[in-house]
Parts: sequence; structure tokens; C-alpha cells
Amino acid sequence: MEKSQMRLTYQRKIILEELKNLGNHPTVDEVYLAVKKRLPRISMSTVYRSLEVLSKNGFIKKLEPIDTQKRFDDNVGVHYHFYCLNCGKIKDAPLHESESKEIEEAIKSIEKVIEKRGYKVNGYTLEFWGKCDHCEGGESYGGEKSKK
Amino acid sequence: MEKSQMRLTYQRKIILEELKNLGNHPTVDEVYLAVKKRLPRISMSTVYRSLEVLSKNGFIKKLEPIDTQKRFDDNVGVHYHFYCLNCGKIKDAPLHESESKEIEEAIKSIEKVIEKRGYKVNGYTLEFWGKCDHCEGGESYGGEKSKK
DNA sequence: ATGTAAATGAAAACGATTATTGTTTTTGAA
DNA sequence: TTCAAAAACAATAATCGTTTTCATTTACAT
Repeated sequence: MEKSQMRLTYQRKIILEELKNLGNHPTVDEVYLAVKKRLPRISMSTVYRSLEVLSKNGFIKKLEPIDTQKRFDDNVGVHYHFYCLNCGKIKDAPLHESESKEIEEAIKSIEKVIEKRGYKVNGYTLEFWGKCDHCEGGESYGGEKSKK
Repeated sequence: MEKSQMRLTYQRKIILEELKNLGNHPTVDEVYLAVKKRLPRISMSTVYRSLEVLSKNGFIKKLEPIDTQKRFDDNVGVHYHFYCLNCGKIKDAPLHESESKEIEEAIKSIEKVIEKRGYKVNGYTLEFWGKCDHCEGGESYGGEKSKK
């Protein structure tokens, strides 16, 4: 959160412009291709670094999956997940079935609204993140996977 | 959804057992390491394939990020996202601010419950998926990115 | 027992991202 | 102004998780 000395270079201006032109949350690759038309010599790494820096400085917002790895669950019932930033584990959010159902109802009604506006909703993901009971309770125990 | 001719082979039985032993949504790698102790010659691809097949046949559940790529957004306000399985675009869910706020309230109160149970909640992700207005309205227009 | 489809293991290929290298700008103090 | 230090650049190689390929083995219905 320090006062930044980020330079809004020519490349970054173009990247910012093209990001806005593209709209709808483009991938890095999509931005790269758009920018490349105006700056044929730009490199992919510059685009990555610039988007990173621009988001760190509040110009844009980064959307990244909490966790990119595939995981598997032997629990087939409906439940929500909690991602612990400290130990990297994914636990089931500590909710009773009635509470989970409550959320589901609320979200289902929102889905109806979305469908009224021309979309077809097939499902949703809701996950929480923070520190799990184990890590929040005792002292941190050096989780192997926390990258952020 | 056809009647499956999946074979519950020796390897798959072990994989299933170890998945249950591990609990808490292990990554493929974690399963691999556990299984390897009992089947030293097993290969990573077998683990990947088996977990895939087991989930397709309802024995377990796969947790995979809707989209693994990083994306960037010039909209910094609070809003939810909609992932279109057809064209691969991520759009803003078509909700008014009041509606979004409504959800946020509901989820905030759930967060409180989770915190009451020893967790620290720093945030959450809620995203919807299905077909966007454009793809649901007209006929499909051969989206480049739909992989699932 | 035999034939066929499915599953396996090893290795290579893959796509997205990050790190490294050497070079070019830019900045701002002397 | 000029010049060293910092920042950004382009190109490339390296990494990570995952998928594919392919030759071999296994399961199982006939």
C-alpha cells in the first residue's frame, strides 16, 4: 500500500485503453492480441507485468481464481467451501444444513432475476476465504501452500 | 449420462480409499502421493484419469475453478460475474445495485455465522454460470473458448 | 481360451504464468 | 547537462499443473 512510483508509460497507457475497449473481463492473451495491433513489438511479459502493476495501483481489478488446482471431494451433498489463505486447505464452511439451504434459497431467487433478463443460469459457485479455525485459533503452523 | 462400463480396478479402489482417508478436498498431487505409498508404480496420469472417471460416475465430486485464467476488469465497483459456457465470456451478472446489495447482506450474515465458529472470513466469491443473454437469445455463435 | 474394449505407465506435449537475461528509457540529484 | 540508479522493456527459458500419446497390460463377455 505504499505511495507508488509507478510510471504510466506509453505501453501501459495503450494496455489500459485496450482493456477498456475490450470490456467484459478479457484474459491476458486477449489484451495482448489487441495491444499487439498497435504495438507490434510488445512482449507478453510486458502485458502480464503491466496488468499486474495497474491492478496493484487501483487502475483495474484483477480476477483470479482462489485456487487453480483441481481438487476432489468424497462428500457429494450440497455444501460450501472455505479456502484458508494460511494453510492452503479447503475445508467445508462450518454451516448447518438449514443455513446452507437458506443461502441457496436467496441465491435461487437471484438466479430467477438473472434469467428474467435473458440469461440461462445453470449453477453458481460460492466460496469463502480467510483463515480456518485451526489457523485462526492457535498460532500459524506454516502452511505449505499459501502463496498470496 | 450413459450406463457406464467403468471398471472399478484395483488402482481405482485404492485411489478412492485414499481420497476418503485424506479428507478435506485434496489436490491430485496429494492423492498421488498417498496412493504411491501403496502402489509405488502408479503414474500421475492414472491418478488424474481415475479421479476424473470416478467423478463422472458420481463416486466423488470434482471441484474445479470455472475458469483458470487471470482476467482483468476496468470496473472497480462491487458486482458479480457470469461465466458463459457457450462463448467463454465473463460478463457482469445483470443485477441492479440494490439486488447486489441484497445478496451481499445475506452473505455477510452468513459470514458472521462462520466467524462465530472460529474462522476469520476475509471475503467470498460468488459467480454464476450458464448461457449469457447473447448465446441464449439467438442461436449459438460458436464461442471459441467453451471447453467443458 | 480368445478377442475386444478399457485401463495402465512412461514420456512428451501443452497452455498459462513467472523468472531471468541483457538492453533501453526514464528520473532526478550533482 | 550529465550521469548514475531505478524502472521498464523484449526476448527467452523455466516452471507448474494438466492432458495427450502410445505401446503394453488387464478385465471380462463371448
